[in-house]
Amino acid sequence: MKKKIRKKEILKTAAGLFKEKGYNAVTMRDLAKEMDIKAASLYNHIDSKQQILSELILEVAQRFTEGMDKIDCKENPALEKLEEVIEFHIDITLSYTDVLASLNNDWMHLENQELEDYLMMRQRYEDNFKTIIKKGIEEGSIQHYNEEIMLFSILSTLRTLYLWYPKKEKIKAEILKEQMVDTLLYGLVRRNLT
Amino acid sequence: MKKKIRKKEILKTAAGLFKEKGYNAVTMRDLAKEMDIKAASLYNHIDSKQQILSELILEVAQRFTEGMDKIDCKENPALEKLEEVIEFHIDITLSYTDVLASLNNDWMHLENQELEDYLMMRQRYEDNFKTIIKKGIEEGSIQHYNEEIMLFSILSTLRTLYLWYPKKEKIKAEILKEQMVDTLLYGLVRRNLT
DNA sequence: GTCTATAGGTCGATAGAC
DNA sequence: GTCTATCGACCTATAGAC
Repeated sequence: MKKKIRKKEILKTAAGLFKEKGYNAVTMRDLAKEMDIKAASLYNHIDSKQQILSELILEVAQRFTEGMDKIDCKENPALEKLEEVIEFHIDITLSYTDVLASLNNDWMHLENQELEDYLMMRQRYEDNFKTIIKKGIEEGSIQHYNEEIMLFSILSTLRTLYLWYPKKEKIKAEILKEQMVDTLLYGLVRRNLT
Repeated sequence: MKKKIRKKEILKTAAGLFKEKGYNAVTMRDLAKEMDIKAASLYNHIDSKQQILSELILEVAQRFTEGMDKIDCKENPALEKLEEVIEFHIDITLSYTDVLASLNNDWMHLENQELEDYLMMRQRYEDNFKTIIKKGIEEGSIQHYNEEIMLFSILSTLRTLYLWYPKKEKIKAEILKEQMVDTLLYGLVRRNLT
């Protein structure tokens, strides 16, 4: 089972490089050098460069799908679900920072079944997210704006968090979650309650 | 001057391909095929593949810098400036949709002076944006949250608009601007004003 | 499980004919 | 201004020794 450990190391190292330069700009020689072996030796642990990419992406995509389903099947008010989803998305981002770069930027280099699977999971995540927002509008807790615009403005922030957060480690995860939820749901502008 | 027209066509076509597959995955042969000529013929109009990238990116980066400076030097309340910046950012995105993909994802493939110039302009844009938010906090119009979090949550949405808007052409530009400003600044949640 | 050597292909770019 | 032909570099992946 030692082989699996080595494989995990390769996947992790690859994720870091993919984040830095993008999938196509990272060569097997780059990856091998980072692991302190020769490129040919990598193939004892993995089948191809593409396999690395698809294993990285599909694992995280599955986590997203599962987490969203779990939140969505509970019978809470939409606003509560929305907060939960945002916090969940932040949690995953903090655990899989590097992989999220590939998930966002390199998914188009997947092929065949893997590409289909990814696209399906991504669509499902978005659809669930949108349904929650729609429900919130019905329940009267969410503004009557175009729901696509609201979905996009939340999701785009969550999806690029992987780029920004590693550079701001002074901000603690708990503060990030709290203030991100507030900022995304309630906006920047101070409200006059008097 | 016909040569310049052809060059513009090449740049435009390249931007579209770079958006689709990323800089490194697009070959000069791909680009030539899209232009209905042979790859060697491209070199009558451009010096290198990298030159295409840097001309695309630096032009738009300059537009961003200029526009931001223009808004920032006026003496308006911070909240007004913030609205103007958001609308300006949306305007550029609609004019240079394809190039924004490279600006966001392929800038790391720039080299030397071009890379430095890009990074400097990007930093300057962010700094100006942050200063406006800080001013808003001082003026009492913006929440006392961490300004980095607020900056990021606005900027991340604006920066990925290029990916989303082309798929949603049913949404008119005017509505987009209006609702995007509201969503980013005032949030999704309906406020109780009674 | 890592190595050297290399196959077989594609890349960016150039030379020179038309 | 476009073409054909091609160079030298680099790519992913394999074969086979140790």
